Amino acid sequence: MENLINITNDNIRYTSFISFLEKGYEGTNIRDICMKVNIKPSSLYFYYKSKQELFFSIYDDIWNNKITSISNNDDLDINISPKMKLYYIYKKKIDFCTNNIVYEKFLLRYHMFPAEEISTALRNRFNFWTNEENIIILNIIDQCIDRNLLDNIRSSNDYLQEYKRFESNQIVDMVISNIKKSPEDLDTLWYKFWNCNMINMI
Amino acid sequence: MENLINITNDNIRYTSFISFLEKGYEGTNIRDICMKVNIKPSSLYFYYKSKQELFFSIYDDIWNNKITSISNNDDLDINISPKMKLYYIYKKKIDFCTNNIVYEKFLLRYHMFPAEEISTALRNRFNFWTNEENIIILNIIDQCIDRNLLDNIRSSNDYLQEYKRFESNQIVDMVISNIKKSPEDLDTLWYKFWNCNMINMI
DNA sequence: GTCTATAAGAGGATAGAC
DNA sequence: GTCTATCCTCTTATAGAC
Repeated sequence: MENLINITNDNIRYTSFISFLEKGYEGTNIRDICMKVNIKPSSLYFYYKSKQELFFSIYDDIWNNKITSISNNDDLDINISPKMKLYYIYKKKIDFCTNNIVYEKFLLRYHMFPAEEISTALRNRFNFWTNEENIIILNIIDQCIDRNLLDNIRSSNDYLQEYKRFESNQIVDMVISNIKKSPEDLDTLWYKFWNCNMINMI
Repeated sequence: MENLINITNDNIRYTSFISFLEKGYEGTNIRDICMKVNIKPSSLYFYYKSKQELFFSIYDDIWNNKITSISNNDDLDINISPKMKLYYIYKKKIDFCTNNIVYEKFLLRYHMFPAEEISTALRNRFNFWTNEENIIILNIIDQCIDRNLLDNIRSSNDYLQEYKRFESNQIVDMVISNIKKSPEDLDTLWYKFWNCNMINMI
């Protein structure tokens, strides 16, 4: 009995995710979702009290997965170079992106073009989650500066922005072109990024 | 008399553009536009026979402006280095982007997340316009290869993709962060791009 | 938990008067 | 060209039976 409930709910969530991803918030409608899940609209409202609640339930889930996959990071505990720590973070994030490109596309869509009805709530949640990430990265950058791996002429926040831009570019690139990058590509990109944008070797 | 007509039409177009930009296609509704323009919905249908026609009229206009601003390029006629030609193209495109960031945001929105109802027509138009651009750039890249400014180990199409990625990254960056780049920033970025990604100096 | 039935309203679009 | 009036469809959401 309880199993059946979950199957229905899982179907709702999966179908809704696809629709929110491809059609956007306004383009998604409850009727279509219910038809695909093979239930009546009134049944969906047993699980979620509104379209908004359904949406944010999915949105928060994705962020949760993403953050977990990054912070579940044993590499950061052992005593390796902070430069390598940053590299591992980068690899983990792009790995997540590679394996979950649709989730990144989902997040990017609602970050760049939030539907009016949910824009305030979206902004709040987005700021909360990205702040969580920034704290981790800033900490590592500070370590790099302390050990002279990065020049202290630039501020740690400056380096953070540089790193975020680098990462964001690649994620957007993957979302737009839908091409997965090989580990070798990632290494090359990282090498160029570090030498050209972080330590200004060129 | 004819002047009044244009004022109404201009108001419709401007108001619609803002709405399509910020609320998307599905999120935009004729009633709201008409209320802002201070006309009745039936009046709008005197100028445009449907929501789609209104949208594409605006969409094509933006591409037209963009292409015109690039191809209106006297620099390409005189006999300068093809490397400099590419640089000028890049500067013109980013200049256009800087001065018309909302237009780039509009194009990016409908490129990345086309509304279902208009997706086929959008794809066709997008392919047409980008193809126009690609022809110009490929021609210059070929000149670079001919003069050994670029290594012929990589194909011209390979270089084209590299250039497009570089350009796209910056445009997306500006759209997301809403920060305009100074001419000095652009030069630095170009310098790094050319040396790191085109001629592989690092 | 899932259904039928339906409320309540928003949306695109048209007919026809002025 | 702009209006009034209206059609018809689609949408979220609820009441209440089973």
